[in-house]
Amino acid sequence: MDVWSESLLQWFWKVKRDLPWRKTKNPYAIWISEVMLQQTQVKTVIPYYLAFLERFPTVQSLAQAELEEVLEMWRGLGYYSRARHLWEGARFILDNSDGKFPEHYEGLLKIPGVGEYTAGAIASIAFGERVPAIDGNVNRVLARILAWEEPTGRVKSRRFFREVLEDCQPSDYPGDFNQALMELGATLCAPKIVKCEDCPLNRACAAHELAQELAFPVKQGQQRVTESLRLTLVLRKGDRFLINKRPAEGLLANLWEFPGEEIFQQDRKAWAEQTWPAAVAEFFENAHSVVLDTKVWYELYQRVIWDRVQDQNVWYQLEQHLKVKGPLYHVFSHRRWEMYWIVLDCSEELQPQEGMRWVSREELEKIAFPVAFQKVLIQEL
DNA sequence: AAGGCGGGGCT
DNA sequence: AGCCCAGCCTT
Repeated sequence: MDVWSESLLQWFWKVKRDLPWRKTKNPYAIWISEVMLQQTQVKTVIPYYLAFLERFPTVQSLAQAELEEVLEMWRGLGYYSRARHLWEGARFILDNSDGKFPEHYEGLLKIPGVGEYTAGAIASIAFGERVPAIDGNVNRVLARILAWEEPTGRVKSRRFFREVLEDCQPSDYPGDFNQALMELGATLCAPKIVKCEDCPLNRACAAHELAQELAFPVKQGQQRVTESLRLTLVLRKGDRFLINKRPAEGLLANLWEFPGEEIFQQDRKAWAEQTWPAAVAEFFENAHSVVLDTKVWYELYQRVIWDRVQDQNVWYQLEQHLKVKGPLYHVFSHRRWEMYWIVLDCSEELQPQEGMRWVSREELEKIAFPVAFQKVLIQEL
């Protein structure tokens, strides 16, 4: 339970819509409403819910009805297996527990047609059990709050979302908490329209921070291609180039590169404010002012090359004629580099720096030097 | 992991 | 007219 859960609950209690199934704690009625609400909008469900409960007010009455009659009440709602499951479920409850409604998540899960979501909704709303109820709304809200880069249907996403909710679901109002998340997804955090200014979680929301609310949740097969700037230093000393060994993990792990840094477009500004001096940060508002700024390249040089012997020489070269090459684009499966580079002529040998070496063009052909950097090399030969 | 299930809303 | 939405069950 954290401060956000509290804000969320307060918001929910203030704005929640007055819906028929919110007037009851009867697990049977909640069950009917939850099943009807699967893939079906609130507005459509209301008249069906009222008529259904009128005709079948109890588990017993539903279990004893003919399937034909249940289907008739369902006519027009769609997904008719839901109606059949409901009827089978009622019979299941009568057969297995003598008409007593299961009171816990695990028991509810055994009812035909009741999956993780519906079991969680009934358990938390009707019985106050502290279990999540993750439907499409909740998935969308969480994907945005976390700026989650994978489709919500993945096993990994589902496991992680459950962990997150385990941490913040309050034990005193678990049902209202679940409903609050769903209400948020239905009213303020809709698929195509967001009203972040009214959202109680806006300051905790990573997608909002990035101004990328609608980019989440990512869809299957629409794996995010992360756009980034790749700034590269081509240091030459005669016929030799300075190369650097990349980290053992991540993109192009353990391969060689021309030294430089990757700047993610998505969070360019936030990154700049944290990483670079404030005076430079303003230039990150626009990618092209970044790559054309002498100070940016000088900062980059100082960050990447530890040896300070040539600072003056480098600054002189940059100030006299900053010649930025590029853009040159390179596409990986999940990332796209917009590459810019500068060439610096080094008069003096740099102190050997861990992971870096001077190599000739012939040597470059024999080592693991990724295509992206070969493209740069070719332009310089 | 992917497909089928039915309507309604949005473009 | 055609795409998107999305729990549960089945394969």
